[in-house]
Amino acid sequence: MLEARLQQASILKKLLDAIKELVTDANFECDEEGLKLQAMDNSHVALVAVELQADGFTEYRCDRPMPLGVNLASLTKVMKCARDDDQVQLKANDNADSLHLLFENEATDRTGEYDMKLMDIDQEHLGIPDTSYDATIALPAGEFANICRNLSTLGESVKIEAGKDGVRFSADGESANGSILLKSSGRATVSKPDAGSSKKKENGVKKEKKGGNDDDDEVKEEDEDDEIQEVKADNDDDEDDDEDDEEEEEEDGKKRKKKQKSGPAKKQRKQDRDESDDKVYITLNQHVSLTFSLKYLVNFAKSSSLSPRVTLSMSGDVPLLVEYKFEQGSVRYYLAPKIGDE
Amino acid sequence: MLEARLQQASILKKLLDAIKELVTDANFECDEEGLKLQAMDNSHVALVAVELQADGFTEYRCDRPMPLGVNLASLTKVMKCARDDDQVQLKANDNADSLHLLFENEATDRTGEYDMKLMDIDQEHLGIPDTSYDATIALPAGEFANICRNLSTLGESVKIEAGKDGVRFSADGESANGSILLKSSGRATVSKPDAGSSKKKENGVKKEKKGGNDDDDEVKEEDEDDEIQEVKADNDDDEDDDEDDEEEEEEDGKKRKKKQKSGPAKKQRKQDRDESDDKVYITLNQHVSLTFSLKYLVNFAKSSSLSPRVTLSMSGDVPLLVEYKFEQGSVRYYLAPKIGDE
DNA sequence: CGAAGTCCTG
DNA sequence: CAGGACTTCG
Repeated sequence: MLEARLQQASILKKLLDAIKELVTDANFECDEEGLKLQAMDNSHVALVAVELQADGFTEYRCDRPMPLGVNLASLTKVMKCARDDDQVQLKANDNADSLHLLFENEATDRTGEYDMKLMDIDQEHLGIPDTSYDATIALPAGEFANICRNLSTLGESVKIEAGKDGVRFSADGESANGSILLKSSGRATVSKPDAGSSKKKENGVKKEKKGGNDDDDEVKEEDEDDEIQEVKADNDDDEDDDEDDEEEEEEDGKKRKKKQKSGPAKKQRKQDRDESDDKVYITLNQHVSLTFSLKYLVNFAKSSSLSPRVTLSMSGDVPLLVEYKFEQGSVRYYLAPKIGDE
Repeated sequence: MLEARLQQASILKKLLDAIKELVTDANFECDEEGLKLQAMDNSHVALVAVELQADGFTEYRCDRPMPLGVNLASLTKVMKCARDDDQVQLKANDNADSLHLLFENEATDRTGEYDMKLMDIDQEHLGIPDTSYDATIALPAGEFANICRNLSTLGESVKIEAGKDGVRFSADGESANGSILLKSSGRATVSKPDAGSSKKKENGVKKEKKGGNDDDDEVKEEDEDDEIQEVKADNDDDEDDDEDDEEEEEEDGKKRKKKQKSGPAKKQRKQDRDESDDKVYITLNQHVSLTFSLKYLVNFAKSSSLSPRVTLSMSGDVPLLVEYKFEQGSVRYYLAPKIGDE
């Protein structure tokens, strides 16, 4: 049996908005750790991985692991019936064929109850390989969304080049070419090109050491790399005003929460440049240049409503990881690079 | 070679929004005075004339006159990649086949670079005849836009009648007729019907005196007519709160600039009625009544984002001039009246 | 056809 | 101020 209470319906609503276009049906895998959803997108090109941690719920109880096969369109419909600040209780009996949703609002005396049909979904749970990335770019989610949308008006794909000074997104189109450069904001970790290989090895070792829980920490891992920490210390002039850097997202989730409460999605994007950390941090072991389909990136960027910051992680010929972390969990997207020039 | 830097991308964005529906391709004629664009609309009914004065740019350099053949849709796409407060640098080498645009923002460390293909456009530069208008109506741009939009739901054309007391816009439709009267705000120049002819002569003389630079000042000229100035003095009760009158647009560009910075297009239109000069001024030598296609006027009215005020200038059987002036230049539209009743 | 932004209304 | 509807764009 699953019984979980979420403080704010908006989280779930935003989550669904973010992924419903990519995935139509998926299993929410419930266990004592929380809810996880993992699915290939409809055209089997991108992978979506959602996590809602048990401790992100105000109440959480899951006696034994169970999959909830959900049609995301249906769930979206139901969630649209909730107000953003409603509390949501999710309830499913073992082997139940339906999910029960209860929407409550302390302020008003209104409650809503919904039962949504569940479905059996055969879904191989894909193992996501642990990857140590050569480049990790943390930037404002709105900025990333903006760049993807802009460039998608010019062309189909974007080349993302992460260098020590910044990251460049460029697209070629019939009528115009465009290139956007984000300069890294001082904290960038710079490895000399020739130092890259040894650095990479270090990461490899580290990974073995860390073992099985890497799945959670691919990005974090790089940030916590000792040598990188050293470099950070050298550049800690901006340490104080970093509120949304990816480490703090883990250490200090409450700050994040406040921020999300105060700003609805649309505003958040606009305010990103003013109120949130609008800096760009690049953690680089090696210069990386890869090309991706903008159509997917634009889609991923819908998750901007969930978090003011996004992290892009790249390594040569490995899928790009686009990650949005928020208080209750995270959404991660994986997208394989385009090969050759197209 | 052209090299020009504009303080705010928004000017260019708004300009394109204003005219891109009317004109698909056009030459930006660059010379040391600035950029000029002149084109018939796609159906060769209306004429659009844009001027961006060299001194409206923070930097401007144009060694020798050159036309930049631009597809406005392409340029619009590129400009959409700029933020409103980005600085824009335009750069084109002599005989270059592309225009280079650089978007920079002091606040952020983001820059965008775009190369847009140019095209060869055979374009006869049309001489716009100097006209002294019988009636000139200055009114809030939003008001004009609203009237045109409203009436266009009723019928195809609007009859604009300028009289001493005000201006009447009326449209006949199948289901309903409509007529909107804007009363002139006291400052109107009233010539008695029989005095009209002598007044007209005065204008004629004046025009000869002013000579070749009339092209810029058709409207202003009428406003600065001595007799009109007198009338103004008689009615100067509103002189103090006129912030957006067309003369001040020339004399006090900085005020205007501030206003444009603080208010994005949408707000501006809403605030027009509240914060800006919402008065209607009519300069009249002779009663004029002409009929125009609403479709075009609605299109012209898109320029409202560029200026809170618009000026309509009419004379019998001569094209209507709809003019929006702003700090960096102006957009003018010419539209021939409909003949007969339809 | 779906999504995003804008406008308008309660 | 927020929610819903419309319009326009992709």
